[in-house]
Amino acid sequence: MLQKQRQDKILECLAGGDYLSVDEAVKLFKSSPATIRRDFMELAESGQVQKVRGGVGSKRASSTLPFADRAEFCSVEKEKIAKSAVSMIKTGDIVFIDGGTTTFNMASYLPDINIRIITNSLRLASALEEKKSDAGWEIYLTGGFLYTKSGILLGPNAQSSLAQYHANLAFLSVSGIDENGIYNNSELVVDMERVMINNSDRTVIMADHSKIGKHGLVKVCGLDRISVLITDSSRESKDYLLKIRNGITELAQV
Amino acid sequence: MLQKQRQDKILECLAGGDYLSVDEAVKLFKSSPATIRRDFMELAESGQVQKVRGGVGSKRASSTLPFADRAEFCSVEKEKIAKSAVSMIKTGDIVFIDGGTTTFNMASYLPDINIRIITNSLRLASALEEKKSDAGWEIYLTGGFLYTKSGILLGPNAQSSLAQYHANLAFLSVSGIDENGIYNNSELVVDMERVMINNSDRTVIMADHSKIGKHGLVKVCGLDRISVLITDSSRESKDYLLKIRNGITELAQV
DNA sequence: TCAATAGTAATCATAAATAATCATAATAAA
DNA sequence: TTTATTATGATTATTTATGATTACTATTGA
Repeated sequence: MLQKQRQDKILECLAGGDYLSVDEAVKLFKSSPATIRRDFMELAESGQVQKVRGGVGSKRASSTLPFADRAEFCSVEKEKIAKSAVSMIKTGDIVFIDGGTTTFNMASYLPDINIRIITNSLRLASALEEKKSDAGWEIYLTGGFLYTKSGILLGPNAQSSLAQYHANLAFLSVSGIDENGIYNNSELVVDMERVMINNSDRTVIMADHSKIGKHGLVKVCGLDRISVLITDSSRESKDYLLKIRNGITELAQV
Repeated sequence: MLQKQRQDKILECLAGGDYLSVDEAVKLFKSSPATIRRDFMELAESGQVQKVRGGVGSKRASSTLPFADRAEFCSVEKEKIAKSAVSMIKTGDIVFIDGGTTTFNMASYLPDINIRIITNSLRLASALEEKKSDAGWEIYLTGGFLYTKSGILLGPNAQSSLAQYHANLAFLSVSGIDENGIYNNSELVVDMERVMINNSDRTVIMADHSKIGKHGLVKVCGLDRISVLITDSSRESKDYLLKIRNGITELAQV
C-alpha cells in the first residue's frame, strides 16, 4: 500500500471524530509501528490530526482549518482570550476582526446573533462561511492581495476597501504591547490595523501573556487609543501589566 | 498500446477517486516502469493527477473541498471544460475568474506558472491558497459582502474593488447562452461580470451543454463581447451552437 | 517514591522508488 | 528510401521509505 493511501485511510478512520491507536493501525495496514508513527507525525505536523499518547485523535471542531501550523492557532490561552472577546459582542454590533492567530479563534465562539463582521482574514471568512449561522451573520471581506502564507488580505486595495466601513468594535492581534503602545511586525498589517482603530468606537487588543512587555517592528498606536486589553494571567507578565493598566480603559484577564 | 491510449486508461482507473501504483500500471499495460513513470509525470504536470511516491492518485482522492455539496462541482463535463480553459493561460497572464461552479473547477488544473488571479470567489481563493503554488500565483480578492450560500463576494464594494484591476483574460460562468447573448440569474453577479468583461482583453465563457439555448433573469451582454465559448458537445445542443457560432470569435468543444 | 510497563524518538541498515542517462525501436517527415 | 523525431526500456546513481534495534520518556500502580 502506498504511503499516501495509508495516510488517507487514517484520516478516513478519524473522519467520524474518533481515535486510532498505533496498534490498531499496525494491524489494519500491516506495517510496522515505526511507519505508523511516522505517518501520525506527518499528519499531525500538517495539522490534520492531533497526536495523543498511543495514537492519534481527530481534530473535531477545528478539523476544517485549512492551514498547516494549526497548533499555533489552538493554544488554550488563545481560546480563552477568544471566548472572552466574543462575550463583548451584542446583537446589532458591527465588528472589525483582524487577521491574527488569536483573533481567528473567535470564529469558534461567535454567538449566533445578528451581527456584521468585517475582516481581512480569508481564513476567518471561510470558517464563518462554513458555520453558516442561522441568525445570519453578515460577513464583509476587504479586497486586496492575498498573502497565502498567513491567509490575510493586505495592500492599498485592502486598506481603501476597509476604510469604507465603520464599526463599534475592533478586535486586534498584536505581536507585542508595552507601556507605550502596541506593536506588530508587518508594515502592511499595521496599516490595516490603524484603519480599524480609526474607524471603530472601541478597540480591543487580544494578547496572550507572551506578548506582554514585548515589542515589534512597527508601533501601531499608543495605549490611549486602546479601550480593552484581553490577556491571560501569568506570573512573569504581572509586573508589566500594572504599567500598562493605567494607559487603557479596561483590562480583562482570563 | 499507444501512449495516449495508455494515459487515458490511467485517468479512467482514477476516475473513481483512488490511487494507481506504478507496479499495478506496469502489469496492467505491460510496459516498463520507466514509461509508466513518464506517463504519470506528464499527467501530473498537466494537473490531471497528483503524484505520490509509488504511484499517482486522483485529484479527488485526498483533496478536501471545503464545502458540502461537492457533487455539483465535480461533473465530468465541468472538469473537461475547466481543463480546456486553463490551457489558455500563459505565463505572465492576469486573469479574472468569477464565482461560478464551472469556473471553480479551474483551481484543480491551474498550471504552476507565474500568473495573477483576480477573483470574487472566496472558495476559489481558499482552494488556491491551500495548493500553494511554487511559482507563486499572485491572488487578488475583491472585497465586499460575502454571500455565504455561494461563497462569493458581491455588492458595490466588490464592484469598485474589482474595477481597480485589468486582465488579459476573463473566465465567466453563466446560467444560459443563446444567439443574443449570455445570461445570469442574479443582478449582483451580472454587475460583477460586466466589470470583468469591460476590464479584460478577452472574455471566455464556460458553459456546459445544459446552458446552451437557455436564458436567465438578466442579460449580461451580447455575443459580440465574447471571445471564446468553451462547452461540451451533446446532440441536443448541436443546432443551437450553430446559431451562436457566428456571434463569437472562437468555439472550443471538449 | 519507586520500579514496572507502555509508548516514543533516534539511529541505522535495507529495500524500494525515483531521476538521469543512454542505446534502441518505432514513428513521422523529407 | 533516408533522416529526424519521438517513445521506450535498460542501466545506473541517488533519494526516500521502511522496519529492526536501541535508548529514552511518560504513565501507572504499588
